[in-house]
Amino acid sequence: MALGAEQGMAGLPTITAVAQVAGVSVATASRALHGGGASAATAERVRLVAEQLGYRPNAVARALQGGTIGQIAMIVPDAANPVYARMTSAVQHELAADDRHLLVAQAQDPADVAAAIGRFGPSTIDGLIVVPLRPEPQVLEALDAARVPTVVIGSLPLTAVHGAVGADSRAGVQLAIDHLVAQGAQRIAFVNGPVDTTPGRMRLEGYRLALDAAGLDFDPALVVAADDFTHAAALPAIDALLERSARSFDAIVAANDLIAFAALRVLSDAGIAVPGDCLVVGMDDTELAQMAIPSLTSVDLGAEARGTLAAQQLLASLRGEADAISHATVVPRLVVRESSTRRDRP
Amino acid sequence: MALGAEQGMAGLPTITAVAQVAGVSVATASRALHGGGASAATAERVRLVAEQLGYRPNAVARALQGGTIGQIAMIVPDAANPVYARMTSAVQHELAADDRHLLVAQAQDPADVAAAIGRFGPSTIDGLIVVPLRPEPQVLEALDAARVPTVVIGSLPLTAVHGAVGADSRAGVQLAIDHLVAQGAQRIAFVNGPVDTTPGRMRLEGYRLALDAAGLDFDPALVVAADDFTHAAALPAIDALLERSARSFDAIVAANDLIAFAALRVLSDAGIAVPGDCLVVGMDDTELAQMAIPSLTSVDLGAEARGTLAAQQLLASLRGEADAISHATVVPRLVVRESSTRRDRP
DNA sequence: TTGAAAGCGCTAACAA
DNA sequence: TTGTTAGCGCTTTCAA
Repeated sequence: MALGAEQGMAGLPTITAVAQVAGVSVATASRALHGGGASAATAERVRLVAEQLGYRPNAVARALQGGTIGQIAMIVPDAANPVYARMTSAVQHELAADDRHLLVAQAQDPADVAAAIGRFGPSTIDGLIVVPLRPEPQVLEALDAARVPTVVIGSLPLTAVHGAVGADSRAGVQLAIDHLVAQGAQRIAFVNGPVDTTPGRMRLEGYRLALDAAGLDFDPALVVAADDFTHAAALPAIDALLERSARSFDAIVAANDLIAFAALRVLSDAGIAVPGDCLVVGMDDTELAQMAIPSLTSVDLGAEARGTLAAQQLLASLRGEADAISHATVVPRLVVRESSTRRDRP
Repeated sequence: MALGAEQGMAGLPTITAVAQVAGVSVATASRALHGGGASAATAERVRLVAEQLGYRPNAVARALQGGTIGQIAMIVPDAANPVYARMTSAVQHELAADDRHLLVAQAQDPADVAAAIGRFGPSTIDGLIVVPLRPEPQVLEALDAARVPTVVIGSLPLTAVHGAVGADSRAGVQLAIDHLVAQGAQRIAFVNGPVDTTPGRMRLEGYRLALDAAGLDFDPALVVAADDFTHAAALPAIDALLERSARSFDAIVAANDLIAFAALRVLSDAGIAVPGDCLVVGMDDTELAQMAIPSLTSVDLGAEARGTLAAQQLLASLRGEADAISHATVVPRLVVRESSTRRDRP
């Protein structure tokens, strides 16, 4: 004894310290602390000592020799965006319940996403959740090169061997349009985000499908795409819509809530009342939606649910559950509020 | 040679593989890859081999033997809250530029915050950023027990040896009130969050100081506190304010934008026009503020700046810069929008 | 059931 | 300038 491995001196107590105090070998201590074969008495004693010393296993050492480090990384386009913030929050909660940590990285452009994936060195993460805006080959390659179980949030070419949790944007837009039609809308405009993104593409598809289903004509003059899924980028797009369509629409579907807010603003400035003269529906059902005046009808695409599901799927796969990795889809839900319900005009 | 450490077989190439291929010892390879003493020729050759093999240093192994792992943890009350989301995003950007990763954890209650701090085992992080809502002794103790450089975002008893970056809530509220007074407001109500939080306490102080400075009386009937800094919690509080004050106020300062939105809603429902009958100012200058209708005047308390500063301070201290750890304060900035400017009534 | 020893990938003495 | 050796904390053979 007294080999210099006294606890508390330089740093936290190690398993060596625990073993010493308990009077067993390091190997036995290790076994006692995990499931492994150790006599009940020994196990009990070691555990007691460990607790008294405040022993915390060193995740780094454990990871080094092949184990897991208890960390999951998540790559989102923009952590400040309310949708991704909620997703991130949900993932973190789920991981915390499993005593794991969450690494958050941000990347938008395919090249950056690929780089971000590659930036996680060997052993540093047990799993990966990626939210790609644009699922280009670059990203898919990087995903394949990742050495850890991966779940993608967002649609993915079906060839991929990774897990995936998607929103059903198409169905979401259809929900919105069916609702607007039921409210009596005839000419429904659509303000999209960039069409080269997965959400942009899917939502446009949903728009066309829903119009078809409702027996309405597709009029290109009623469709615009903002350069980005943001409020700022949407403002000029909606200005353009007003002009191009000669204000002939009676409802607007926005590809997300931020764009819907831009619509509310432009309409308000143009003296078009919502919902009196024009109905508006957003998507994502951000917390903003219920706070707006008029409160915003929005399609909940399940940001939180997607985060939770992705985390659960990843955790299950880490636990070795065979059928853990799958392709799940969250069913959208329409939340009706003031902006789309024609009642009394204020 | 051919000792079984061939590259690419089981896992990524290690420094051993690089050394072998380059025909040098592992130590030399290590030295060549870092600054250390190695002949220019050797260094060059090793670096080339490393690149060809796609060698990535194993951060975990490096951390194990006492180095740094390149990870910073951040603990926020709620990652979904737009303010903390922005802060987190800013921190992440700053860290990424220094090639470090960000771990995000969420905890509100002091006990949970303390636990969250303790959950980071030895060697797993190089530094820590904490955003405590309530700086109770429990949290301070946990902070002191942390073995890594720490920066606190939010005010802290000055005894602490950690870095700190604070908002000047007091000055922020004063900015708001001075502005309202300049707009002609006489009876300014204040809708606060919980007073046992640091922001809650400071903002209330600022309110009283500013009233004093403006020569206005403090009327308890004009002050309410929501149970939480959220929209939902603020609604009943503002209802109570209307009742209690007999609607005798002509302006409202809200402790944050979410509460301000609640005010807009309650006022709207009560038929009180903003800014016509009542001016409203929020705090935090969330992205929501510019999106609202009427757009919301708000005091920018520098969420992003605080995140950036905290990260910079932490990084500097990790670099060993002596005077890195300090107590900084971000100066608030009033952003005037429609909700507080009496012009034409719509 | 337990202990001794090897080794994960890396850096840092210490020698040569 | 380079190589040899030890060791970070842990798990895991392999013997006893």
